Amino acid sequence: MPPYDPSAFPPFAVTVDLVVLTVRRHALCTLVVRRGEAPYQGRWALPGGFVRADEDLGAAAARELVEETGLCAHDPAAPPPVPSNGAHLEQLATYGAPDRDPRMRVVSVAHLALAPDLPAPRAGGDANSARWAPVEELLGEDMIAGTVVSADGAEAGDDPEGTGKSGGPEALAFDHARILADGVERARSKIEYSSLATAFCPPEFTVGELRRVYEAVWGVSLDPRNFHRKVTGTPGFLVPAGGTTTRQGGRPAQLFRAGGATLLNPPMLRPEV
Amino acid sequence: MPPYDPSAFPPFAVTVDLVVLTVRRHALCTLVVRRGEAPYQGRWALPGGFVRADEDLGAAAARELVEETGLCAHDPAAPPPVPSNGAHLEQLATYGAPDRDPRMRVVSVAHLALAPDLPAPRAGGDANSARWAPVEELLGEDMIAGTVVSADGAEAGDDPEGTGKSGGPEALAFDHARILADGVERARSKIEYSSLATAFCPPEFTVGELRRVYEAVWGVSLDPRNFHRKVTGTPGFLVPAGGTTTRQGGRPAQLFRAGGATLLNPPMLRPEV
DNA sequence: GCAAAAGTGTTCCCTTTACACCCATGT
DNA sequence: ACATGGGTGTAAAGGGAACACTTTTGC
Repeated sequence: MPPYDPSAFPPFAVTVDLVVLTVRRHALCTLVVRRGEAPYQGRWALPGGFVRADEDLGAAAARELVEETGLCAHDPAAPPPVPSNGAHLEQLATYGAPDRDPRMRVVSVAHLALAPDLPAPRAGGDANSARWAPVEELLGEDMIAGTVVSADGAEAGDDPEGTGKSGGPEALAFDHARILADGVERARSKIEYSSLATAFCPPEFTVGELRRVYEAVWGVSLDPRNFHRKVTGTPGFLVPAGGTTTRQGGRPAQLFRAGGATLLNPPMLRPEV
Repeated sequence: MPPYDPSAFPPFAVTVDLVVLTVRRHALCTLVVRRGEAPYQGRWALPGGFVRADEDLGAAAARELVEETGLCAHDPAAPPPVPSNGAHLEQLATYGAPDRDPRMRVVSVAHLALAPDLPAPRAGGDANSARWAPVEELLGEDMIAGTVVSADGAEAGDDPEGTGKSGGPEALAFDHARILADGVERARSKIEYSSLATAFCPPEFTVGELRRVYEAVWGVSLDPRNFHRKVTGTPGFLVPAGGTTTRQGGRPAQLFRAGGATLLNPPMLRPEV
């Protein structure tokens, strides 16, 4: 890179933050890590890190995703966000209020990742410094503005399952509650008109499992019969995989794979209330 | 801002770029400015500039918008993007490929602005260094990748109206063709389910004028009868303004103002093809 | 009168919705 | 046998597409 007068523009730190969503036990959950350093020490935060000097933004997000979860996402530069063996990853929005980090001027390019249910988070080897937290627990109305509900950095306790509520609600660090809210809203609206909900499922899944994804993300219940007709009736949305079955209770269900169609038209209608 | 070790992270320049869209003469147009400096000198580019040291991203975009067009937009931090006396402004996406600017590492937070038809662009006093260009002219398939169609920086000639095609197609500087394409796509999809199309209209407008906005942005023609029923039948979408009329051809039409409803449900359906 | 744009009414068709009903497994 | 979830059939209600028709201006 040729030399350039650095006094011509103010220098910024650029980071990527990740909203990693998954569905665990019928609840929409997000990955949060415990902060070990100065500002907001001990508080939960979204995973993220600095963009390297010669790294693209999407590449930085994909690298952070691997570091935090081991998930391998497609390069988001490729236009159709088809899930591979890993997760869906897309850019969400950029947050750059001058006072969002007290240490320095940081602009954070937030990304949204959607992943199937994973065994347990591993954050740089430190097991209990990362967990899947139900978003409902993190976004309880008054927490979005950044207000601290439990004023101190109260411990959430040890939770081997990774989804427990032992710690009670606690505001996320920085403006991460706002970022999380924006990511959840993006996911909620995008599954209406796209095949994105399949990114929450394993490679092969049943119609019922896909329906439970919609129900968890939207927080509603859907008619199983009409849902089945809708998703199987849209050409290219689902393709039968081997035709075999699996079980989760009653009659064995047909297994499907996500089809080539990425757009769902007409869209899935989200019920009111 | 407290001191911090600047060697802990690579420094970036952060800019805002603007996709300013309007509808002129039944065509969707965008504001482009002539580059006077080193890389891509003489080529057209999207307006933009550096974010200042203590400036929010949205504030920087609003400032650039005023500098380039005189338009006064609402602070995009306010959640509902209601158009005021000025334009609609929202964040679009962030572009940060390591080689997108040969001089240095630049991350650009692109914003999308929607404005009613304006008399003529004024770019920092230099009149013929800015123009409204039809997007169709700038996004002719092969131009999105950044390829130069007319290899040199051919002059577009003097064009007092600001919309002329005298220069013929020429690729935009940097990755601005990609940014413009993303902004156009955002506008095209967002007018489906929101009242955003009214941002292209003056404060008071007729149903026919609003329909011609949809037709220009989508590049289709819509049934005037069904369109009228659709927009007037959605409660809160349009409110009668004074009830007076205006003319553009036949029978006088009722004047409307944008109503409080920002979401259009069920959405306006975009015809195929 | 004629052209042009603004509105209104009506019919057809497709989708959603709600729900009755049957199918295939585990206990 | 019974509970549980998977899947099909069907009729009523709602909304969009297409188009006939009336209204009100300018020329």
